[in-house]
Amino acid sequence: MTPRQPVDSGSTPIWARPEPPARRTPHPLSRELIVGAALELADADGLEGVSIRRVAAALEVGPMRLYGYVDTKDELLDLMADAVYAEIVPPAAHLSPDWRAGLRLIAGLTRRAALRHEWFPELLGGRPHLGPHALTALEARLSVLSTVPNLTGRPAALRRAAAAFHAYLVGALRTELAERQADRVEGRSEEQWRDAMSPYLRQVLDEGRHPHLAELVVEGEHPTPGAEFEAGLEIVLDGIAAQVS
Amino acid sequence: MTPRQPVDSGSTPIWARPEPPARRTPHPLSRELIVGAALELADADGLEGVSIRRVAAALEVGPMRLYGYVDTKDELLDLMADAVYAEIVPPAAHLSPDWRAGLRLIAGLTRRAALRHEWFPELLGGRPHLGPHALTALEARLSVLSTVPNLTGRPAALRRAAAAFHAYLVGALRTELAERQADRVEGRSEEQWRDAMSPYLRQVLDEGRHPHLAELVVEGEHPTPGAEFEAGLEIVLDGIAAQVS
DNA sequence: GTATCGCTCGATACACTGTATCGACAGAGT
DNA sequence: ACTCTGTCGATACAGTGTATCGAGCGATAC
Repeated sequence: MTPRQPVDSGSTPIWARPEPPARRTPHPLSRELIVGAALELADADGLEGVSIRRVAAALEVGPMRLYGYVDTKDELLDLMADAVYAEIVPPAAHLSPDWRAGLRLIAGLTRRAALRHEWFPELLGGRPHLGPHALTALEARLSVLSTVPNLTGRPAALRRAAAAFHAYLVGALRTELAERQADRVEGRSEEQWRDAMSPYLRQVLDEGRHPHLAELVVEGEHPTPGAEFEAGLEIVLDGIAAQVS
Repeated sequence: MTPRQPVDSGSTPIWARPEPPARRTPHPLSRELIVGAALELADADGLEGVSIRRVAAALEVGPMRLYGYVDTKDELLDLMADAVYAEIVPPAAHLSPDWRAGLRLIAGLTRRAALRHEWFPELLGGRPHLGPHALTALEARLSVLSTVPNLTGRPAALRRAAAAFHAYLVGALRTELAERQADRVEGRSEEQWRDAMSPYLRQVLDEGRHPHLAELVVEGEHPTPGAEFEAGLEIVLDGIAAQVS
C-alpha cells in the first residue's frame, strides 16, 4: 500500500531529482531554504554543528521533514558544497587572455570562499562534486587551461594539468584551514608562533634528528598563509608552463 | 565526538604523554595494541568502522578502558595516521642524489600507503600531524628538497616548495581515493566508465554548456589513476625546478 | 598479617547522532 | 459527503563519544 519511493533513488543523484512541489504550510520548505539554514549553522559552528535535527530546528520543522527534500545527510552536504562552488565561478567578463592570471583568479576565488566557509575544504576532495555549480567551476578551470599554448588540442595533457591544479587547491586549502582551526583552538596568535611553540615540538627539534625542520622553524620570517598559498600556486603554474613534449 | 566543547586547550599532545605502565590483567593493553586493532577495523570497514566501542570490543575490553591510553577519539585517529606515516619514511639508503628521484620515491611510498589504508587520505590535511613518524617523513621531504640547487640555503623557498609538494600529495590522493570509493559503491568498474556514466552527467553535458568538460569525457583513453598521479607529480616537480630568482 | 590508601576498571548514564516506521491527518477527487 | 492518497512528524532504534562514580584490587604502612 505504501508507495515505495523508487529504490533506485540511491543511484539517481540529487541533482537529477526534482524537488517536491511547494506546499502552503505554516513552514514552507525548499532545498534552498534547507541549504541556507545549513550554511548558516556550518559557518557558525563548523561542519560538526550541522545535524539534521539542528537544521530542522532552525527552520522550525520536524527533523523527518527534511527527508522529503534530501535522501541522506551526505546529500545535504553535497548541496552545501555546491552552494559554495557557486561563489567560485569566475565572472566570465573578467577572464583575461592571460592563462596565469585566469588561474590566479580562480585560485583566489576558491581561497576566499574557503575563508568565508571554513568547513568547505573538509568537503573538498571528498565524495566527487558533480553539482551544477561544481561542474561550472570545473568547466571554467578547463576553459582557462585550454588556452595554455602547450595544452590546446591536447585533451590528455589538459586533463593532467587541471587535475594537478585542482589537487594543489584541495591540499593547500585543506592544510591551511585545518592549521588555522588548530591554532584557534590552542589560542595561538599568528605572531607568537615560535614563542608559543609547544614544548613537545621544541623538545623533538632539540634532539637534533630533524635538522632541516629545525632550521625552518628557527628561521625568521613566517609569511602570511595567503602569501604561502600564492607562492605554492606559482610553483604549480610554472610546472604547467613547463609541460612540453 | 558529539560534545566537542572541552577541547582542553594547551594540554600536552599525546606524543608527549607517557603511556600508562603495563599491567597484568586478563587483557593487557597498550597504545600499540589499541592502534593495531583500530588499523585493522579501518582497513576493513573504513574510518566509519572505527568507534571506541568497536575497538574496545576487538580487544575484549570495556570501552572506557581505552581512555586511559588516549584522551579522545581524535587522538586515536592521530595515532593511526602516525602509524601510516611510519610506512612512508624512505629508507635513507635508497635516497639517490637526484632530488627528482627522491621526491618520486616519497610520493610513491605515500601513494602506496594510501592504497593500503584507503582511509588515510581522509586524515591527510586534517588536524596537523605532529607525531614522530609524521615529523620524520616531513624531515625526509625537506632533506630531499634541500638538495635542489635553487633551494639550498634558502629556507623560505624550501618551505614553499615543501608545502606545495605536500599539498599536491594531499589533494591528489584524497581525490583519487574518494573517487575510487565512490566508484566502488556504484559498482562501476574502471573500464566501463563512459558506458556507465550516469544519465545525469550525460544529460548535463548534452546541454552543451560545458564544452571542454564534454571533450574530456568523450576523448578516448582514460589513463590509470597511477599514471595520472605521476603525471601531476611531474608538473609539480617541474614547477619546483623552475623556481629561480 | 592486617588495614589502609590510592588507583584503575568498567557499568551506567547522558546527550546526542542519522534515519525507518507508521499512525494520524489533510487535501483532492468523485 | 465520502472516500482515497499522500504528506507529516512523533516515536523508536541502533548507534556514537565520553563523564561519572561505585566497586574492587594492588601496593604500601603499620
